[in-house]
Amino acid sequence: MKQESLTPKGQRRLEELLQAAKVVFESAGYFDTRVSDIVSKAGVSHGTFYIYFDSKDDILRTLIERMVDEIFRASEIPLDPRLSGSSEPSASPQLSASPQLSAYRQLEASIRQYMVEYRRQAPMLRILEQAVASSDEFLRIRLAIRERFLSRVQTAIESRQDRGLCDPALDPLHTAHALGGMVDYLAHALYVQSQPLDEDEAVASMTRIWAQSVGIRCPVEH
Amino acid sequence: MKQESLTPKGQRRLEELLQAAKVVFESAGYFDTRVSDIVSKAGVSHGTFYIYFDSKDDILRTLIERMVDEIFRASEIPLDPRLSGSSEPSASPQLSASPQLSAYRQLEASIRQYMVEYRRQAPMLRILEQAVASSDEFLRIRLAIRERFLSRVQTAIESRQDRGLCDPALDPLHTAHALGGMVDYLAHALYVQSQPLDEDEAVASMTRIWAQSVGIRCPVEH
Amino acid sequence: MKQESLTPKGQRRLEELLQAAKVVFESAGYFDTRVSDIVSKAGVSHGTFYIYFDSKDDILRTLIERMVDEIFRASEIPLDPRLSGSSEPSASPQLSASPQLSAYRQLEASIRQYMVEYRRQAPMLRILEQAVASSDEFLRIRLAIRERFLSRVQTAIESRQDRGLCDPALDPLHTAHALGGMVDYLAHALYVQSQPLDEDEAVASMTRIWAQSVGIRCPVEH
Amino acid sequence: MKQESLTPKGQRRLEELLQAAKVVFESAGYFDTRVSDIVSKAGVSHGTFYIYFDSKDDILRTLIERMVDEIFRASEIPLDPRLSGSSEPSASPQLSASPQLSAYRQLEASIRQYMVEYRRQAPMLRILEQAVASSDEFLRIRLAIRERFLSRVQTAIESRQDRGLCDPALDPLHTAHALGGMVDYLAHALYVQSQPLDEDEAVASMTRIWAQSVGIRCPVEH
DNA sequence: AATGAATGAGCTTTCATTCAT
DNA sequence: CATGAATGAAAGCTCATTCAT
Repeated sequence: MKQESLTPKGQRRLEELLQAAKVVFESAGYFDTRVSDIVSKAGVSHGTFYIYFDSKDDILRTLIERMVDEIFRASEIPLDPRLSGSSEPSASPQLSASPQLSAYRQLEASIRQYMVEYRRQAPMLRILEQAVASSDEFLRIRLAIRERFLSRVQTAIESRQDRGLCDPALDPLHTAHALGGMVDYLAHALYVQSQPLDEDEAVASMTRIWAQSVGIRCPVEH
Repeated sequence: MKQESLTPKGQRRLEELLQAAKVVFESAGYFDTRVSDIVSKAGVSHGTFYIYFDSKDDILRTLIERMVDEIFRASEIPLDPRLSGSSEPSASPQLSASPQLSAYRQLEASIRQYMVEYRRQAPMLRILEQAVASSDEFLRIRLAIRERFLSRVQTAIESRQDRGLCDPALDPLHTAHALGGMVDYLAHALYVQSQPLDEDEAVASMTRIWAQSVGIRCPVEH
Repeated sequence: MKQESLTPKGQRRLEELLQAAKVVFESAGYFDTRVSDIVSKAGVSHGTFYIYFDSKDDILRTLIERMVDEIFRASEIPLDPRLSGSSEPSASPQLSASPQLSAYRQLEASIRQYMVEYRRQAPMLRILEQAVASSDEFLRIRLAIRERFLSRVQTAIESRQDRGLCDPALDPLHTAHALGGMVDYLAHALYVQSQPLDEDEAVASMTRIWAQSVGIRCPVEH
Repeated sequence: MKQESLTPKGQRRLEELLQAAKVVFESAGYFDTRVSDIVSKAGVSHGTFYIYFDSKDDILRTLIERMVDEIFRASEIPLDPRLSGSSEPSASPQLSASPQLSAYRQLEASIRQYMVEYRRQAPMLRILEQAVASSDEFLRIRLAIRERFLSRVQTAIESRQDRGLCDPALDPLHTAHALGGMVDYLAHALYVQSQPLDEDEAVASMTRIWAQSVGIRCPVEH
């Protein structure tokens, strides 16, 4: 984005351009999106585009930054307290009776949340991936997104090790990359590559794998 | 490739072009590789290029097909269990005495093999990924590579279930994608994205996760 | 300039714009000066610029007209013969006793004055020259400046011929262009092209050449 | 120019483009010349232009280099031996009778030669001047042309001083710039600015001025 | 008197592919 | 088999100027 100080009219134009760009990028893909597609969609002239953005990559960067904000804002919303057994020490009698189960459900909810958010942002994530292939700038953005997710996973594993809940021989860094990568890979397979898999089954399988790896007891199947 | 019937001289030319293209693609990347770079590297004219290949994508497709052949030829070499353990360099009496341990080592060897092969082919896999971003044709190639790997994983899981060695409640399809994806993701992180991870640690972590998920007993740490 | 009748506030704005334009033109050159540079320097909007000036060339024309006024105002200040000699700092009895020497010193003073004024205006003269290359309007301005100088030289030569002080065979028009051009060329070389020459030496050499051509006796060197 | 090795066909194309560019530049001027004007004049496509040249400036540079070669090749052709009294010591009785006259005629011939060559190259010199205004690269070319001429003048003056033929108090550097500049200025005035002056008169006036400055005796007027 | 968003014509340059030789 | 000159569509970007507010 070129300018910070914009009149309300300018603000509107900027949003119109971003909206038009999002639609065009998502339907045409990164490489086949032309500035002229964006401006004709937004109903403005070429020159207008360059008042607000420096280039095609610049408007995409702005869109992606907004997406990243959304992703992380979403991940900061606390999960349903009844499933979150760590910070809220046993609110109800049922839950305190099986803390292990609670941890499992919480893990499942986290994985599902990642999948749901990925699904929601899939169109732009697909564009980001295309852009990565042609510009290091976007590669850095993608790595930053993953890093933020993976370091959280790593911290969680270390915390379990500290509390004696899982094998201290586990390498937190590589395990985090393995488990986090697994989730990222499947989300990508489902929502970007549209592979014929089922979200619920995928979440269930991944939760089971993840739980066993970090010593969370699986609930008994009936 | 345009022609199958080539004179020996033609064969040589074709190989020269493929070799030149490989070098140029790997150093410049898919998008910044120009036909003129390839032909000048090969020391031939533009026209000659089009005698042997239909297009820039055609020569890349040929290179990738060769790489795919190599990958699968490598994976078809049966693993010698006695050689596949890295930390246990020789066949020991215990090995045959504990088939569970042997399964663990064999799993580890398979994962390592995947990593090693990925590492070997990383430069072209990076190009393939870039090409995927701009052409569905290459997307199909990449999916086919993964599919072949994942279906093997799925079959292995089903086989263990049949033999009663692992939980029959496990969904083989999604578990295969999760575990296979995990390996693919980490291989990509290490060798294409050059992330600061350690191959041995990565293999160890993934093997442990994978083993626990499919009911292979882990060797006891001393 | 668009308007003659301006409020005091308008007068100030106009001067601010002219000042900003001068700074921008002189530092960026004619071709790389953008209207947006001028207005942002002056702290006004694009629209305001066009209240005061018709175009980018219009504001430059105004600046150059002011410069031309300055140049000719400076050249109209009569030279005080007693002050015009650089190496002879004071009025001496001989001076009045030898009118030939006086003529030489006066000529020298005139040439020096031209050089000094050129030096003072060099930044804008450089811009004028750039503008000449792209617009006949500015060519006419430059020719007019030279013409005014050269016709004065021509008149001086004719006057000397009338008084029998120099060769009547001399063609006043072409001699004026030759001598005047010589001065103009050297001033340009020194102050626009920044060639490594010395102002005093240049003035001395030109004065000698000019004097000999129009029959002014050179002072004897000791 | 991009390539050195060209087929005869390529050579022809290159010449066609240069010829077309010369015509277009000379009629439209530097700033209003578009690559598309050049290619349509040459009857080739845009792409063809960029096979032979990198840019508009590149083809102009080539044209100017050729002009510079021509100018200096022309100045190396010895003047008519009958007028050249220095290297050919008095070939004919008439000339040996008045060596001073011979020097005057030789000087006149040199000045005329400069004027004639300038006249011949005036259209391109005009373009060069326009290009100078917008690019330092061309400024350097123009300064180099002048430098080559002026240093020759300086050497000639020093030679006369050594032979005791002119005032040793004369500063050769500044005198050379003054006299050479005078010639350059008038040539420019006549042939680039098309001022209403007469070549013969100009040459006569400049020769007289120059001769007097460096101690060459003027022939008596009849 | 001032604003600043909007215009839009127009230019340069790239490069995969073709085809006459 | 080989050459390499030629193509030409297509896209990004600039900036002086206008005009509704």
